Amino acid sequence: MSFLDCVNCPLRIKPLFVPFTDEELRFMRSFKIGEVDVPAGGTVVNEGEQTDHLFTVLQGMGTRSVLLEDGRRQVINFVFPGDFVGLQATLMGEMKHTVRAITPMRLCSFARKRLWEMFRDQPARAYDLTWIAAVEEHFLGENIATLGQRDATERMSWALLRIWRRLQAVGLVRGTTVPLPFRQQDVADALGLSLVHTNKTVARLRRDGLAIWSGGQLTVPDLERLARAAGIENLREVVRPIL
Amino acid sequence: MSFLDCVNCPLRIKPLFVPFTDEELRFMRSFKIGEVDVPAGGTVVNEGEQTDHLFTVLQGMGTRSVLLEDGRRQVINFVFPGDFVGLQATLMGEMKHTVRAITPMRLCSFARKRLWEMFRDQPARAYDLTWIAAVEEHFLGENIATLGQRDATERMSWALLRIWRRLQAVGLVRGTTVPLPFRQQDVADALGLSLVHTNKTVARLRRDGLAIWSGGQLTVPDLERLARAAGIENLREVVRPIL
DNA sequence: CGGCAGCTTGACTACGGTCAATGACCGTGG
DNA sequence: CCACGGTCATTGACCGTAGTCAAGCTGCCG
Repeated sequence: MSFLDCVNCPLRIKPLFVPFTDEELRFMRSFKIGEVDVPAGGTVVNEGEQTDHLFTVLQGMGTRSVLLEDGRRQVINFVFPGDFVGLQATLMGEMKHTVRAITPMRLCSFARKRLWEMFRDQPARAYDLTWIAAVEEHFLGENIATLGQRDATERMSWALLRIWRRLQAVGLVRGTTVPLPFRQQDVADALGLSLVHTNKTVARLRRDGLAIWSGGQLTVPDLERLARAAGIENLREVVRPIL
Repeated sequence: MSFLDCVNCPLRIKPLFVPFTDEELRFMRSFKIGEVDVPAGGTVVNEGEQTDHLFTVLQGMGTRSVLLEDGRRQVINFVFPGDFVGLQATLMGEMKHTVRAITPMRLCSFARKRLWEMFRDQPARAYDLTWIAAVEEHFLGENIATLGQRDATERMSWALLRIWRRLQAVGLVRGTTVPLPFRQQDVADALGLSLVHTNKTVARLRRDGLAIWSGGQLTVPDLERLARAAGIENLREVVRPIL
């Protein structure tokens, strides 16, 4: 094959993910049908559409977003390596949000048609997929709590910390710095803030040395301090399966 | 048995839910191990705790909520008949939110230990459970869009409309009125608004005749008009499976 | 009757939105 | 080579939605 063999997948062995059994590894190698590259700015899946494929992000970052009728956009959350994409299209008949690539992305692809086969023959993998959905649900719940209860500074601290930790978990940290390719507008749409206020909030965190986001890089000198600003106590990332 | 036989379940035959096959019905009758009653104000499952049971709500309403460290509370969403409770505890090791009964609730209970058995022997039911999780994910996404993008009037219109439609779908509407047992504080915590502002917003909708919420009852004289105020185009409820 | 929980209303405040202008950077084409 | 236009980041001035504080009201239960 011309694409990455799951055997050599650098992602699945990260401590963020539940390790594969031999049986699972064998199945995933047959389940994976290829890879898809999406250029920066491209669309992975589109709200309202069906897709023939399910994906696991191998490289790159993106956003999940929905559009309100009047054009307002909400970024539901960010998409990082290891995240699963396309479940809704398969189960509910259509995607309920759009996934857009911010950096160039490479995704492992699976055939939608064979998902049922997985449920029938690989209950352990089906269980893991449900687990993944439950974890996603948990994250969205956290997100709701942030939008509903935290002010702008707390929101921004919270978001930057979560992103930093997530990227660290997939090995994208160098020292105290991770790449952060999103525009301020993307983060504004994620946090429910205006672009202007987002900018001013980022500037404040930068001045205070809590989180330095600039030039596509995010540096967090002191995790604990940022966590305190965000009102987070638990810094541990939730371990989850990966498909 | 001393509890409701799934054969006679009034919920599962509602058009809101995907019908059972005979095989599924047979399995569910064996999978259901009993019923649990929770008084108004009681706790169904607690954030941070494990549970021995999974539940499907048979009667009554409640809230899913998380507590921030400093005591602020966010209501993630509301719980209505037909909703599934406890997935996270089973898959992730602990509940990530609390489910509290607002009215007295009756829940069908299932043994957590037997969930794996379901994945192994009943792939169709496992598939449905994942489907349910995906639908839940979709709702949380909608919720995030509302908190992030809509102002107080839109949020309230949106929430009351969603609740009204959901209760109608399970047969709790009489004319244009449904029971609405939540306190204004509950809705305030759900919408990320202060109690005072929630009250004023409810009052405005009432004055304008868009939605009359008073005395534990919600009347929506004109769905279309309320939908317009909420910025919703699609009034159709998402059909989903039920366990 | 008193106390409590929940709802209502008014006065004041402030966080975050809107508007507008400017700056930094970059790719393209004259 | 540099001018131009586009995208994104930044900053200041002003404004409005929603938060806070405080008081009063209603209904219910002991």
